[in-house]
Amino acid sequence: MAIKVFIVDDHYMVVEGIRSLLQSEKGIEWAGHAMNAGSCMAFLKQQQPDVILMDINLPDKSGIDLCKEVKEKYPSVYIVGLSTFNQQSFIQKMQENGASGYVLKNASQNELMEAITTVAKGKTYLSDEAASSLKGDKNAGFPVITRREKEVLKLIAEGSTNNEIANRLFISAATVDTHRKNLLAKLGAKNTASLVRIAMEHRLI
Amino acid sequence: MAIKVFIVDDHYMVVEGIRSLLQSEKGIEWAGHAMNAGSCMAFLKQQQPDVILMDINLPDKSGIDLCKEVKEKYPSVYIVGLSTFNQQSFIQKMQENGASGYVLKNASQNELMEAITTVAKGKTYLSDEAASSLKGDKNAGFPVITRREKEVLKLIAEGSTNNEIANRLFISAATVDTHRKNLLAKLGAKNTASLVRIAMEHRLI
DNA sequence: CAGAAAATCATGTAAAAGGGGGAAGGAAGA
DNA sequence: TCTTCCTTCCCCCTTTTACATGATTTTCTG
Repeated sequence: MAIKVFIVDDHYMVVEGIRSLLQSEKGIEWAGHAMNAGSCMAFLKQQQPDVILMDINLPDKSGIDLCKEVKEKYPSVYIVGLSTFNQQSFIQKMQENGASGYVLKNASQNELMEAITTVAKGKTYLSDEAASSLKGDKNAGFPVITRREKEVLKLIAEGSTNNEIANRLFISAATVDTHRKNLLAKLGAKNTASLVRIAMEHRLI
Repeated sequence: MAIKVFIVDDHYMVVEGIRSLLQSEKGIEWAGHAMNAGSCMAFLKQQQPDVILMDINLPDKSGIDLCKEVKEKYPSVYIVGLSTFNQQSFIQKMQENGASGYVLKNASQNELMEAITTVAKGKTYLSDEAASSLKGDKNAGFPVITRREKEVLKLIAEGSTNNEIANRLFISAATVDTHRKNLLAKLGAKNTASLVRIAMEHRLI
């Protein structure tokens, strides 16, 4: 029986690319595609594919969130994350939210097929590069930023001072300072400027 | 006579998508593709297409720089910028570097064809969204950041202090401070943190 | 429940950035 | 040529961040 594949990606050319790649494959049935999270959920109300190839960056919602939502309502659907970035934090979050695989958009046809068939069996597939960036490498052991730290981080990047952040979060400026220090240490930043840069490079903001 | 189209994009699926879109078009001849700037230049030594569809983000070099290089060596080749981002600064820079068009990756087949045929005639094509973001809108009037300011900006984002920057650029710390102040004013940033964020959002870094 | 982790707060000094102003030489273009 | 813009430099004062050190309370988790 053919594997029904659905795609969520707002880039027409990517959708076309995947479609043409899968067209020639016999074990694959094209279920359709959605350009955003909303129409993806709408489609799933009508029918459920076996595998969803899901872009991480969508216009209305992040693929990370959509992944969680889909898995909560339709646990039997397997999800493969699709991204141009080999970002360890993305891969990890997708997996935490129930994704079974992660493939880069520069993946070959073989790799894509292997990903689809593997996750359709209920197994996990990570592209070589994604897997290696999860293991050793420089990306490994990326520090864990807590919820509160992330809140502070965002406000810092918006240009708020410790006092302003303190007022907005209803905590003392001293506490904000502590969070700030911890952020600097965790991300290995020298000062606020590099902190913001590093945070943005790792898409924490 | 068919328009020879060449593609530079490191995302296999995008290349496939465009290829499948253009396959059915009669006036188009597929010249090939390159996954990075290096092999693009290597290809051009052998033969020159009429139009190059060029991704803005390449692994070895930015499309902006590659665009300039190509136009310097092969002025007769028309270039269409290709990006997932509708970033005014990108569009502008590509045009400054000799690009004849700019198309988003979520563009339709019609739009892509129109872009190719238009630039092949030596005219300029901007996708609707790209054009509108160049005109009015909030993006308009984006401040001009000078060469020196950009240098300082990069060092700031790397975490250098005014003194460190001064030493590296062989200028006085007072001068660095002036550049810093001008950057804050031009980008409308409240402090260093928001300066770095805004700069990164506009891909100045 | 107990230990770990996270979040909270404080005090103090040193370093850096922010904000105001002013000034002068040089390159590029109208 | 004259004007505009870029780059360079300086002073003064305030605010904010950086770094060190220590401590309490809350929350999560095995």
